[in-house]
Amino acid sequence: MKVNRDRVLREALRLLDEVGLEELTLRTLAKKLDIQAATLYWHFKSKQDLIDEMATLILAEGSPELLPRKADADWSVFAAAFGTGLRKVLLRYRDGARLVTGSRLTDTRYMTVAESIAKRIVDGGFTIRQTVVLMSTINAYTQSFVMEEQAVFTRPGERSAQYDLAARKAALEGKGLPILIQSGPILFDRFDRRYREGIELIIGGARRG
Amino acid sequence: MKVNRDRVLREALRLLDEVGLEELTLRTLAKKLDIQAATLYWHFKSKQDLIDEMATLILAEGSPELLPRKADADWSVFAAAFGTGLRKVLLRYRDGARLVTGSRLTDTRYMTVAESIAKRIVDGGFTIRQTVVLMSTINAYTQSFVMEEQAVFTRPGERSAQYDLAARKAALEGKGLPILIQSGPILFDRFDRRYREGIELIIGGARRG
DNA sequence: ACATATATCTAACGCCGTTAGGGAAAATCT
DNA sequence: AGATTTTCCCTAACGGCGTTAGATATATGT
Repeated sequence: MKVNRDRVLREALRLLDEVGLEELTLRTLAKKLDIQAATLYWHFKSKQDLIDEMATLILAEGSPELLPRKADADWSVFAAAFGTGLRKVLLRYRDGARLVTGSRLTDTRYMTVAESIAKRIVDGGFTIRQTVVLMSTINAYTQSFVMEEQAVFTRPGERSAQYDLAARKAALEGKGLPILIQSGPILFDRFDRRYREGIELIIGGARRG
Repeated sequence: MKVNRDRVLREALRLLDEVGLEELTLRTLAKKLDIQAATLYWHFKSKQDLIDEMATLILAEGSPELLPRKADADWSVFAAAFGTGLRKVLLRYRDGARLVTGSRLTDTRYMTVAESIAKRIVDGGFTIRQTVVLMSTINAYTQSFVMEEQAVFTRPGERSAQYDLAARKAALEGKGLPILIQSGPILFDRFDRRYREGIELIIGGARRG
């Protein structure tokens, strides 16, 4: 059966979820599609081109998540939903954060939603500059947070062997780092909670500002 | 002349600054040292091992930057200096943020400084959890911010051709994205200012919380 | 049926990180 | 001083990667 650009894209996302970004090679992707690796170059001009499309699709499909349930909510609800929604979207695929960080969007589907959120914040009484700073700060925080999170949990619920809390504690013991030792469970358990607390710092700062 | 682990490390950092992380290969590094690539495996057990040591050294050497001038300053000054100092350290080498994000520290030199900052924040009246959340949020924000920044400015003052503000504006025009269009100069000019405003959001949130 | 896109193949290039195993050079020991 | 161990380096190659060139097949439209 013939393959088109869209099927390649879907299969690439499935493979990403299966093996992660590191092992997402054109050869294994081609094998999944029962074609030769070189054939992928008929559909995409480079691997980076494919990855850009993957990121664009992930964000475009997930963008409804960025909006709060209630359309008439407060600006701060929109800001919070932007962050938590983005996190959810990045978590949906293995290595989602790393993939999105290292790519450029190829269309404006995601931007349309970002624009609508920005509008709600501006309507809440912020200048455009304040709005852009707020949203870009939330964005930066979220990207980085999820990258860390996905380094610890390859997939939701699937803890990487590398992050053994007990081992970490043992390594830091006896070196005069009491706070860092206690930070282990805060940093590596219950990512949901810490994420929420971080985003509340940012939004709290905006509320105050 | 003979090469030891330390000389390899120094030369690797010089090469990183010259060609960037993407083109930092063991073969070109070996050439700079007038040895064969395979010989590097006597000094480091893998490329990742080398990169981990590079990141550790960058942070260890830069860690004094994370502390404010005055040792008796307010907790918020320590928090701000942590962020701005970290940004400065990451900016010191080309692709510094990407390098550090993708590596694990091999000793506790950096952590000692982080611990001392944490202590000042705790002494400022915060719980350990609040302190860890505050610092990890600043850390995440900063890593991501500098990654973006170094994508735009390969090196300080050296703007990448890919980020042409006028082209970006043209691409977004006529698509109902007025705020995004105006965000261009905010996002891609004067990174110093936007960074400061972002960090003030976070610290402002802590002040309030 | 024929022409034109569309999709695929084979074969290879030049890179990459990495491994195996054999030597030279320098430091250390006796 | 000579012997021995440790440190450092070499050649040669493996298997994998993204990518290119150019010939070939399959579907679509007239």
